[in-house]
Amino acid sequence: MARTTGSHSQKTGPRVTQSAQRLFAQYGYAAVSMRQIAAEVGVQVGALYNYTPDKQSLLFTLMQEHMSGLLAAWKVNQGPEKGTALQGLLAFVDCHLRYHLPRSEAVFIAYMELRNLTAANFDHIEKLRKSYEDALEDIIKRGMETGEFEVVDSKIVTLAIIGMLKEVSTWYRPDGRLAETALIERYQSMACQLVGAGADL
Amino acid sequence: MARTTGSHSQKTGPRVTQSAQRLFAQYGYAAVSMRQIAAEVGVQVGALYNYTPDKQSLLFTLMQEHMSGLLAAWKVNQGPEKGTALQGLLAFVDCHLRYHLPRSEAVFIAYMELRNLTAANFDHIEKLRKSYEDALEDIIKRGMETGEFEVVDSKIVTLAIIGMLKEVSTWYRPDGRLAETALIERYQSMACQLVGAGADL
DNA sequence: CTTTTATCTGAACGTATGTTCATATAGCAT
DNA sequence: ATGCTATATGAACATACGTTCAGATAAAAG
Repeated sequence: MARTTGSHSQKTGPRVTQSAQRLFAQYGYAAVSMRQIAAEVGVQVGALYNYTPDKQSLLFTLMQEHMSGLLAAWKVNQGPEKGTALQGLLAFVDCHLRYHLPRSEAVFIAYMELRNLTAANFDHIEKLRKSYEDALEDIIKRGMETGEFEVVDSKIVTLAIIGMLKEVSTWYRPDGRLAETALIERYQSMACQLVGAGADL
Repeated sequence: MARTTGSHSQKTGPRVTQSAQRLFAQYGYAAVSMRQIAAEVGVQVGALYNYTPDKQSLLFTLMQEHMSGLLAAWKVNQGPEKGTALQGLLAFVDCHLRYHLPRSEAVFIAYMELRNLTAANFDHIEKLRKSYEDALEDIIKRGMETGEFEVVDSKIVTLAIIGMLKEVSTWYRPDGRLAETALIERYQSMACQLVGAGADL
């Protein structure tokens, strides 16, 4: 038998991506076999190679699309005019959490599977990550110049905020104690504290 | 041939552990084979099983010893009397960074390889991690009671501080821009800001 | 209905995996 | 010197891996 009823590329393609994402997030890239992915899609192993040249590309595509989407979300959020540094900081925290919280699997993969990328693929992803963190540091430097923020070391504060935000993805559940909006407000408030901006919300 | 000149259990045992730690940290548990470990030790693969019942135990032992050491370091640091909540917070940050910074490999493994533990081993490690984070939350709650700290949600602030501290291990290098002591002071300062304790150092 | 094309199967490829074990030997105790 | 034991080898086990491909078949195109 071949091509079971109702199976098309348009259906199978996304299923391959989704299954790979779910399994990579749960067990880790190296621990997941192409046969496991095929089984979850409901197809034989060979069929996967109609949708990806190899296993590595499956991982790279997931990470690449996650990071591109993050940067795109930030650019849209930013718009043409930037406003004050404080507004920028609040927007960054808001944007970061709104993008990350509904994407726990992709987030997990993006932070855990970097070392399973080939050298070339790693470089690509690393550039995207760097430019994202630079966006935050730029905001903080701007706030230092305008006097809005009271910060000794922009690099350290940037990393501290990034770390604080990344941690959220390790425990957040949509049905948890805090609603998304309330959670965002608390992290905006803590970010302000870290840059010495008194502004309560 | 067997037992090459000068090779003893006392030498090989630690080498197995160290090689496993290095390789797990660099490539990930699932991506490292017993033969790779053996090659790094300078021994055939069968010999490893004189020192570990299986691969899983190698991982579990590394993680278990790392976490136990961390908790032990904190208990020693604490001593009999606790002092103020602010002192406790400063001590926690200091202790955390002093323990983590020289152990980048073990830290990496402890945070990345949780899902490669068997269910029973995972539960054990998870309890240790939980009790460590609880130690910080206890300090914060105490500071809220004494009025030293101004905090809305002790859980969130605890996680934010933990996240901020964990992030350090992802970029710190002993020969970096900041000396360990200077770095610790900055993170102590930021922790104070997050709990609303004005106290500059 | 017939042809074409996209899609899937099933089997195979060579290689790698974790673990076991009979065998050999180096160094210690006597 | 001799025997004992801890420690290592080297080969083997069954199983799993990523990838390829000839052949089969369902749906689309004519």
